[in-house]
Order: sequence, then C-alpha cells, then structure tokens
Amino acid sequence: MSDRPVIRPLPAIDRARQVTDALADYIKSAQLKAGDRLPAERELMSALMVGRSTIREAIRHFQALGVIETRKGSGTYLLKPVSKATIHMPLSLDTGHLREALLQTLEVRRGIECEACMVAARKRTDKDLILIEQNLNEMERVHIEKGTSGPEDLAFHLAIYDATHNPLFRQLLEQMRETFWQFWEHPFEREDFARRSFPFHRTLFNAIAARDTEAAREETLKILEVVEEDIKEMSK
Amino acid sequence: MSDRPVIRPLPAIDRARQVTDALADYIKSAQLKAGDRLPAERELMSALMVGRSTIREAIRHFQALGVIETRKGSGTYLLKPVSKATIHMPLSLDTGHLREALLQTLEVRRGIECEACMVAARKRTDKDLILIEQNLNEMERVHIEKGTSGPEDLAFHLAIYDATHNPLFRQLLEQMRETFWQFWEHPFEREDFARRSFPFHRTLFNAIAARDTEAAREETLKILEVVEEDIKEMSK
DNA sequence: AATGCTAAGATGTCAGACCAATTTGGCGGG
DNA sequence: CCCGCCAAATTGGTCTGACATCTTAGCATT
Repeated sequence: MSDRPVIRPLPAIDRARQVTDALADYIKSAQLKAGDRLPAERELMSALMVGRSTIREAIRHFQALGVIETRKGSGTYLLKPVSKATIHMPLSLDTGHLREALLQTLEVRRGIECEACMVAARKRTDKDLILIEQNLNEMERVHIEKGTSGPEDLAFHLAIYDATHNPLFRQLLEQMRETFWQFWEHPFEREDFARRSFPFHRTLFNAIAARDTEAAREETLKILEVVEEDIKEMSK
Repeated sequence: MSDRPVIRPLPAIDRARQVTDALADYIKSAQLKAGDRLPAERELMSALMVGRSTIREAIRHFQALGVIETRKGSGTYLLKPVSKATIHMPLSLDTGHLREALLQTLEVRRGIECEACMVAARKRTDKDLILIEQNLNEMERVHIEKGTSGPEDLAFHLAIYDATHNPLFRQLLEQMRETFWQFWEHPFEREDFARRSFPFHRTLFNAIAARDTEAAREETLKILEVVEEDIKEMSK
C-alpha cells in the first residue's frame, strides 16, 4: 500500500541527529537563555512531525550533556544555551575515592588556571582591568566584613577568565567547579576553605595590571597551593 | 484499589537514574571492555523489568556521554568502560569559526600540556621513562624514514600523559585531539604539519628524564608554538 | 568450496494509553 | 475584595505493541 512518496524525505540516516540539531537550532533561533522553558514534548512532536519517543531521546541526549533539565509536570528548561555548532566534549573520570578525583582535577585546573591568568595578563584591556578590580574590591570588602567570600571570589576569577577574550577558559573552569559542587556534601561550605589564599588575590591582580605574565603565574600557583592543601586537610 | 504492595518498590524517584546506574553496574560487574557488545534492549528490558523506552533513554544518555555506541541492526557496544561511580564531566564549547576554535583550544591545550609535562617530569617512574623513550625512538625512526610521523608522535605524547599517573591528562588531551579530528577536513593530513617541532621532542624527553620541570615546560612551549604557527598558516 | 538468498535478530521509529507531579484557574468563604 | 482550597488541564515519565530497516548468520543452490 503505497504511502505515497514522501512528505518527509529525510529517513536517510540518523533521525536522532536531525532532532538534536533541530532542537539546538530552535534554541539558537529563539534566543533562549538559561532558565527559559522549552516547548512541551507534544508540541515539538507535532511541530517536527516525529514521534514522541524520538523527541524524548533527543531531550535525554542534551540532558546527559547538561544542556537542559526536565521537571516532571512543569516542563523542560534550558541550562546552557547551545547551537547546532556547539562542540560537546564529555569527559569520564574514574577514580577510587572522591578525594583522588578532586586532587587530579585540581592538577589539571592548575594548568588551565595558570595559562588563563597569563593570557589575561597579556591580553587584558583597560576595561577588563577595571572590571577585575571592581570584583576584587567587592570581594575584599565582603571578606573583611563576613570573614568569607564564596560568590565574590568566584566573580573575581570569572572576570579574569573573561579578560583572556577566550571563552573556553571560562567555560572549562566554570564547568569543572560546577561538576564537583554536585558531588560535594553541600552542607560543608567550610567557612575557612581557601581563606589563606585571600592575600594572593590582590597580588595576582597587580601582576595582571602590570602585564607581568610570570608573576601572574606565580601568584596563581600560590592560590592553588592553598586550595590543594585545604582539600587534603578536609578530605582526610 | 490495591495493586498489591510491590514487586518493584522503587517508583520513589528517578527511574532513569536507576536504569543508568543498573547499566553502569552491569558493565562493571561483567568486566566489559571497550568494543564489547552489551545485551540487547529487549534482554535488558526483561532483565530489569522496565519498559523498552526507559532502556533506550538510558542508552541515549550514555551515548551522549561517549560511553557507548549503537549500530542499527547489530547491537550496542561499549566505548569506554564505566562504573556507577564514574564522574561524567560534559564540556560544551561555543566558538565562531573553526580557525578561531582551533586557536582558542590550542591556548587551553598549552596550559594543560605544559602542566602534564611538568607533572610527568616530577612524578615519572623509571618504567615510565623507558616507555616514553621507546615511543620516542620509534617516532624518530619513522620520522627519518618516512619524513613524517602521525601515530607515533601521538603515542609519544600519550606515554608522557600516562607518566603523570593522572588519567585526566590523557582523557582531556586525547579528547581534544579527537574532537577536532571530527571537524577537520580529514584529507588535509599535511605531511609537513608540525614537522618543525620534531627536534624538541628529544629535548623534552631529556628534560623529563632529568626531572627538570621548568625545562620540560620550555620545550613543550616550543612544540606548541610550532603547532600554533602551522595552524595559522594552514587555515589562512 | 564459493556464492547468493532468506530468515532471524537487532536497533529506530511511531502510536496510543495511563500514571504522577505540577500548574492553573475557578469557585466559595472570609 | 481578597484569600485559600480544590478540581481540571498541562506536562514529563513509563509501558505496551507494532512496524520499518539494517545486520548477521545460516542454509541452499550452484
């Protein structure tokens, strides 16, 4: 019984890829931001003229990649904007204990973080420098006031990453932080974690301001050494 | 109306997570290696007592993470052994053009690669050193004989990554290479790509042999500088 | 023994139904 | 008029069954 030729001539290969691409394209074209809600599965289904299971498998794909999140009864939400051209690079880390995973990740982070600060020292514009200093001042203010500074510390480092004018640094380092926040026993939030690294933030800023790449590397290493010691201490 | 208590008492939360965990556990317990075939969907279905769609969504999850691969009509195959405890860290990279992506990635790679070589210089055992030198000798032999050495060059660097005793270095750097091999116009394989970096491989080895971390960093930087110049030249 | 064909088995997709959680809107009481 | 409660609509989660398509292996023919 001839289903006549084809309204949808695409059965060629890989409908799944087509759907993930279509989803990514929609996200891009609709200018969706993190937190925005995506169309319901049944809407996508009729819009793309594919079965619901196909839609769901595409959603699961992005879910695994940390791009979207589903909330039962509510909808699916965007976590990180993507496009069809986005390159996904999933890493799998196998270690015995969490402590080991943390330290190994820190070792890699040391390489990336040092390079980021060196590049920032070389490529930063005056505007970048102003932003970094603002975040540093805010961080120091909060630190002195409350004795600790979680979000402000992060903001300071992110400002440095942005000063590299290479988005990969921010994406990589931010994602590494996030991943371990998931596995961390949140309630810990030790008030004194990495507190000893506090003074090196100002010296790191000075190095970047002076465009002194080697000094920037030195100061970054000092900060990370404190982090390493504290991780070893806490997870003992 | 009592469906009586429960054959499957688990509807609690997250059946999907349960299935991915079950799959990961099976992979671990069955000692599956890369390339091995997993049970058919319908087998898993009856074994775990869940619907086929649930199984498929779990498979799609691992597929997105690069853990398994499905071949229509054949089966699903394991790419990277995992366990329930495996930490997955998906990275998403957004860049404009390929040239830009290559250079930005290289910038990050410089950080990681330098750190890897420095750590290798510090932590390498004598056995690691022997392996590295074997790969170096083979690479030099092929290079002199054929004028180029793609796989042998890779093997040399992988041996260095392994000498760090931190699996993350190998995973990250190998994955970065792989990812761009996908997007590369394969036919390129320019015979002279990075050829000028050839002599620095021996000096890098000497630095690692001498446990001289700073020298290892210097030689690695020289290699990567050649790579950067060649990328700029070729993608012009 | 080599070859070609068929059937079994696998994944890929679609459709329909029901469940459970959330959201929404209307209704009634304050 | 406002607030709170409850029911209906919406939405993701799962199961079942069916069919298509590709792969593989075994069988029969030459």
